[in-house]
Amino acid sequence: MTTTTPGPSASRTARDRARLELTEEIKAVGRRHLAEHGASGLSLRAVAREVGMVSSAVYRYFPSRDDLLTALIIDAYDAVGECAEAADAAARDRGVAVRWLNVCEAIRSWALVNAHEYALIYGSPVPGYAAPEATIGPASRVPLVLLRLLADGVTSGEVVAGDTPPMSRVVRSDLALLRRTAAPSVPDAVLSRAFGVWAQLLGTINLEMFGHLHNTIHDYDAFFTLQMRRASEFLVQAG
Amino acid sequence: MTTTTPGPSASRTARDRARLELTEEIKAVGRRHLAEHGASGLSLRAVAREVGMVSSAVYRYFPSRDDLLTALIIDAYDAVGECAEAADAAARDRGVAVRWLNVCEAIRSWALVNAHEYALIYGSPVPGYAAPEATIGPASRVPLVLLRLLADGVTSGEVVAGDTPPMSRVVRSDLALLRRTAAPSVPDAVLSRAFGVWAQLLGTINLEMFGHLHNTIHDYDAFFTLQMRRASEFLVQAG
DNA sequence: GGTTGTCAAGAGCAGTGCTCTCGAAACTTG
DNA sequence: CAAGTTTCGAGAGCACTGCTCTTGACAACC
Repeated sequence: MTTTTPGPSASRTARDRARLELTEEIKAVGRRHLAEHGASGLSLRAVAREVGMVSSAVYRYFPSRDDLLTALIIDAYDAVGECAEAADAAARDRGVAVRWLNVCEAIRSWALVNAHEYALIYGSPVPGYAAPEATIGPASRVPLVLLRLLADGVTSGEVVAGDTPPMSRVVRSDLALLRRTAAPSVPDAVLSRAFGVWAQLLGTINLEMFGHLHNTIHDYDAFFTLQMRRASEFLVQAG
Repeated sequence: MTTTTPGPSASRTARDRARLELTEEIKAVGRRHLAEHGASGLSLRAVAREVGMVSSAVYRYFPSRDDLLTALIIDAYDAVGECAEAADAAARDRGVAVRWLNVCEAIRSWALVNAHEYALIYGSPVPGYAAPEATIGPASRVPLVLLRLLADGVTSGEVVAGDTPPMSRVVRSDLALLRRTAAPSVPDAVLSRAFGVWAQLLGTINLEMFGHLHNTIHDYDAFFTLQMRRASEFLVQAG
């Protein structure tokens, strides 16, 4: 078999294939450990044990524990991003407010199922950890859904600009850059509201998931929907 | 000296005093280590080394590392709570919106200075950690500031109820309990908005502190003020 | 004075991230 | 095909962690 490989075309040698497979297996086991014991409970030695090799061998694939964690963080961003994109697409023919509400519910559902991965990307970062460049792409997927949605709403006339609050020159240029990059013709007032709604989404999920609503709110589902419905109405129409 | 102690009235013996002092010293060193290396970098052994005793001796004062962490968490809640109360008191003669804006700015400032402690209480909880009963009191101080402020605004007529959004029976009873406990005569519509504003405050600080605005927002101060100003206007007047 | 309770210290266990070396296997090149 | 090179897994080892148990000394009480 290996003697008749089609040459250096597809992932080259058997060794390269084995390397890719093992990298994936390590990541898979790591993801399971992460889901079960949390980020700080992710032990390279334990993962190695389960994969069936000695700990030092894992370092051939991930140069440090943090690098394994980074790979899992990227996967998590991609998972929640794909989730948000799917939720938006599923309601593409509805109004902007409904689409955003759908995205909110999808993100929360994902967070509830993958609690530790959510905490990993939207909770406090691990202590000495600085997010490498490779994460910013996947991390942008969810915000991009929101921006695309707003751009649609502006062209369709669904989103009302309303009064533009006074803002500093620097903030105005930040918003201008954002508009140029990802949200053509979305006015500053709407972009500013979008940040508020985005912060409120993450804040509400955090309140629930990190226990700050304990003994206060009991019907989490209804509470979240209530909050996000108000927020998405606020998003499309200035108060 | 110790022979003429006034008897078993004030903290009894010299040993008890030494115990209290050492407990405080351990906590102080722990707080410094926490601020410097983060929660997961809080090493009981390192703290012991710096206090000048062997690690096992520390266990006489805190039965486990998590117990030391709990003590620090309570202190952090108290610190930010006191900070919020002071900010509210400093603007007591201003309007409700200004008072809340003041509280928001104060909490953010505290978070920027005490980043790791903020992450400890408002970021993702440490993995296996379940907040013990003793934390719920101090944790309530900031929300109580918001609720008291709203109660003031309702009696003074500053806060407009607006339309009450439809909500489930359970959520209504949650809000009723909250009203009975800490915010007399604040209507459901206002309480519901308060959760939104509270979530938005924490969400905005989290976005900034956990790096999600990197390369997007550059003037963090102005951005935060912009967002919170809108939020506090929204709080007092229904959209 | 003798008893009792408290305390710091030390040794030790099981676990961690990470580094280094070594031999064997797989691949590349002459 | 054979020699040389790269890659890989295994093992030992270092410095560290949280935590437990035992030992000996000191202070507090009867």
